[in-house]
Amino acid sequence: MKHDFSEDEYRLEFLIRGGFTRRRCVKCGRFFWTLDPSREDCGESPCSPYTFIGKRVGRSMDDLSQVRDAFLGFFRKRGHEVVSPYPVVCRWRDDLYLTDASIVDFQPYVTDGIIPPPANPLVISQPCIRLVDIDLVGKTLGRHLTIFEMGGHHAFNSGEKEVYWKEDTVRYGFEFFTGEMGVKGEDLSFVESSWSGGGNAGPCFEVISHGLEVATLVFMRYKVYPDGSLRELPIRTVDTGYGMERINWLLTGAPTGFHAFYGRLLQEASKLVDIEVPSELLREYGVRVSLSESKFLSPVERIRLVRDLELPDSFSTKLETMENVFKALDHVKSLVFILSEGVVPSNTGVGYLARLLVRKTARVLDRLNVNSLLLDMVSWEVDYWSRDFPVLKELKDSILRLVEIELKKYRRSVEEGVKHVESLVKESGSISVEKLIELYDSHGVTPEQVADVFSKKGVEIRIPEDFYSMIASRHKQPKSLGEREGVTLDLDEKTFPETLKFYYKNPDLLELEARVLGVFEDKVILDQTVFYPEGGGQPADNGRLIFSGKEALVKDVKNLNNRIIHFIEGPAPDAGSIVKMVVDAERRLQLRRAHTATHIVNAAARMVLGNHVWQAGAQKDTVESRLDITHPLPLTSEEVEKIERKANEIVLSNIDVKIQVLPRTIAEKEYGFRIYQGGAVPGKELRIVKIDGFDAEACGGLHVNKTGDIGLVKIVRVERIQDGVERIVFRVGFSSLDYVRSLENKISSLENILGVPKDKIVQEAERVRSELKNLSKKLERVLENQFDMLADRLLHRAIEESGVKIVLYSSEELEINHLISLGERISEKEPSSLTVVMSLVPTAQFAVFAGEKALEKGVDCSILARRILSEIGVGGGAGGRRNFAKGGLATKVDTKVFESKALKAIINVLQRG
RNA sequence: GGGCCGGUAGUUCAGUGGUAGAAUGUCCGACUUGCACUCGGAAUGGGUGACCCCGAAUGGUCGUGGGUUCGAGUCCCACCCGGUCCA
Repeated sequence: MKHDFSEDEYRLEFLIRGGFTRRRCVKCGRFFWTLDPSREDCGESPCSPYTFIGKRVGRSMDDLSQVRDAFLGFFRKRGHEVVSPYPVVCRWRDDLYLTDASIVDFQPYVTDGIIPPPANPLVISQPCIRLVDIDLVGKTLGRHLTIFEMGGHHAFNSGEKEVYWKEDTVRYGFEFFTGEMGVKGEDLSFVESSWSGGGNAGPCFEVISHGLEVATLVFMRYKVYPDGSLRELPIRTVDTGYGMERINWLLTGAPTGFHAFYGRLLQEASKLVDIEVPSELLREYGVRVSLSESKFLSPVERIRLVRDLELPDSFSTKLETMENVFKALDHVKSLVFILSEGVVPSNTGVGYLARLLVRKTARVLDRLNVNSLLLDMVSWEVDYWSRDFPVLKELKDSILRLVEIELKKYRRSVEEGVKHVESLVKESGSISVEKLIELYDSHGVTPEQVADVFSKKGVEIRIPEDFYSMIASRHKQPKSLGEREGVTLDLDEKTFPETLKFYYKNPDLLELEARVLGVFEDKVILDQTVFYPEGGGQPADNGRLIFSGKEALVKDVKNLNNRIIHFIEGPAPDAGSIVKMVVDAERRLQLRRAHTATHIVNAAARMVLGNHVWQAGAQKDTVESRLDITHPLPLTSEEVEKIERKANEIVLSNIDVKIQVLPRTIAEKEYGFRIYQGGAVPGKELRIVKIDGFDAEACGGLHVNKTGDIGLVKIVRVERIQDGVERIVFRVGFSSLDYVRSLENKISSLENILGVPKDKIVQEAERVRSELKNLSKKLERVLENQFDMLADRLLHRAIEESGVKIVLYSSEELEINHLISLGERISEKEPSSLTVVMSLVPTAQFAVFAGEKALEKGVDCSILARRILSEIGVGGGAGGRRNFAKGGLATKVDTKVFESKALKAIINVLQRG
């Protein structure tokens, strides 16, 4: 959504005094500021081509990390605190999967003024992942990437504290590029624009140099409401984004961005895939791409370029190959970062984005005939980027394993798809567009893959140009704004002081007196409490409030902005009075056990399964608790056994569970981002729950004092929640004891039922089962024998009419299925027989059979069945084939009546001939 | 979270409201020194002659639960599971 801001928003002292003039681009019509009076266009591609390729336009900086260090250093020297990058998977937000800008780290809590920023002003170089332009990656030679580092210097201005705003921001930008980076002032343009995202908006300047947008300076001061209207934010945020990779490209003057920031890896890859092209071709390609309105060259335009340079057409294919190598390098980098943060490829959620990257990359490499390269590339990139992001190295094995498994799933899916397509080839030899769409959308087979299969059979098929936009339109839907359910209260909690929380100070304290500050129907606010409110997957405490001889039950407890609300049942205390709180001790203890056990099971799973294991969700309860973990394959019973054993080892080691409150940065430094198992937690300080040697997590829950307090941790079952997420359900304390007890009770029942001691029940059950099977087989055989004899008897007294032997049989006991096999037998034994059988159980049904000779005489069972039905005349229906038909009666009739009427109908039909 | 495709024998899949099928695998037999291949599948077969025992190839909750119908694998609804694409 673009918003127009008035001209005044952009009219800065710094620009005017600095000799900039405001002009309008003759090509795109946007306004921009420049020091170069002769400049007529805004300077950004495609209004102006890249003019830095093959040149030095500033300081020599060949390495991405040099650019990053220079950027961070420049702002540190100007009073900014350097903040370490946040994860690329932004678990602290539910409106976004991936961190796609540095400001995302501070939305919404900081930008909405709920918590203070970690530093103000601050500077950060944040790895960002954007998949919106994924199909442009490669084709635009480095301008678009799915993963890049956004350098951001941020200042948060409020009524209380004014840090800096537009003037300083633009000045910093100018000084950074001219002073620090050595770019000439005349080569910079500041283009007036607007920006919105993450629910916020504001005017901005795009900083352009030599055709490339290298930074965006946003002045975020509005909140965007669903109806599109804007309102002033309490905090005005300086939100800047400097493209580290683009700056790196600009300063090296490399022919493409990938030559600049993937240097060594590109060489490595080009050893295996031939992407050597003449340097003049590459340079001219870059210029034409930068001038292209569509941001890249179509195959036709590419061939035209190659011919213009009097080179063979094969170079066009080579350029495409090169782009695909770029694409693969970029996608694999994204993948490595995402997988290093506990994402497991999946068919839904953020896991799907990982799957998408694997599949897009695998398809590209398949087309280049180097599909074995993917795992190698993952390995190279982990090594390459772990220089700047050391955590990647630690997770290398995990990442490789995840990619390997995901690749297997992809291969399997392709195999299935190809098989499907092959059967279509056999069927018709051609394919409709709808079928193509269905194949891609429902079976994951791309039209290119379909074409491959068809062309192997010598059939060429046409793929519509706009295939993928057809897919997109199929998925277009009215966007429902996720309405979040909040606790709606008929009171304004902020008129009360924050409640003093004793449950953190001393979780063993279960009784305490407190003063009643307010009562609103069933909601009570106290000055202090021992009741734990629902949070972090831990349910609230229950208990009682005792006052002046009366008692109210506390059924639920919630935390609203640090005011604890007690939901009560029974008489309400008076405001101002003193009440005694009593927490249900048994429940509290079970919940504390369950919560600590959740951390322990998580740690055990990580130790048994690998470092890719992250908590994907958890719910504690007094009876059964569950932990969802990320893992690419269903858990085997051996793995479950190992996890259970490991968890109980930790319990039996009886380790102290330590709680410490640490500043966020220190906690992250000490324990890493693993502390965010339950999602990132807002706040300056984090409460870290630590089980020495095994686990440390940011957690607001209540825990036991020593792991031994948990008792037996018993995993009772595991289930698959979705591809890539496994649920472990377990019990602790007395609940696991109850579980074991009830299992034993079941075993004793089995002992009684089977009449054998428990060490023999399995054997006995097997014996009973096989005997039952034998018996029913035997019964079947006996029945068949009986039917055989019955068939003979019935044939013996068959009524002959027009050369057809009519057999009638009805039963009040045998089911129609049995009678059908009887009828079948009769028509096999006597080819000229015509058999009608009828059963009354469970409903009145009949069947008609004709032997081969009878058929030759023109008998048609389905006609006969309908005639019989109408002769009976109680309603129902009938139908079937010539040699067999079935019918049913709406009500039961007497067997004798049925037989005589059926006979009448048959004779009638036969005589008519 | 949403759309689409699917769920029938160990596996791969047919199946038109009217008897639940094929291929493959497994088992048994024949051929073979043996394996593979091939052929066969209601043996007057095997276990000790009798009593008797084994055997008549095996393998199915048609995902689950409702509904419509005389009758549902088939039609309708809900749910579960898998796959896939898109957020």
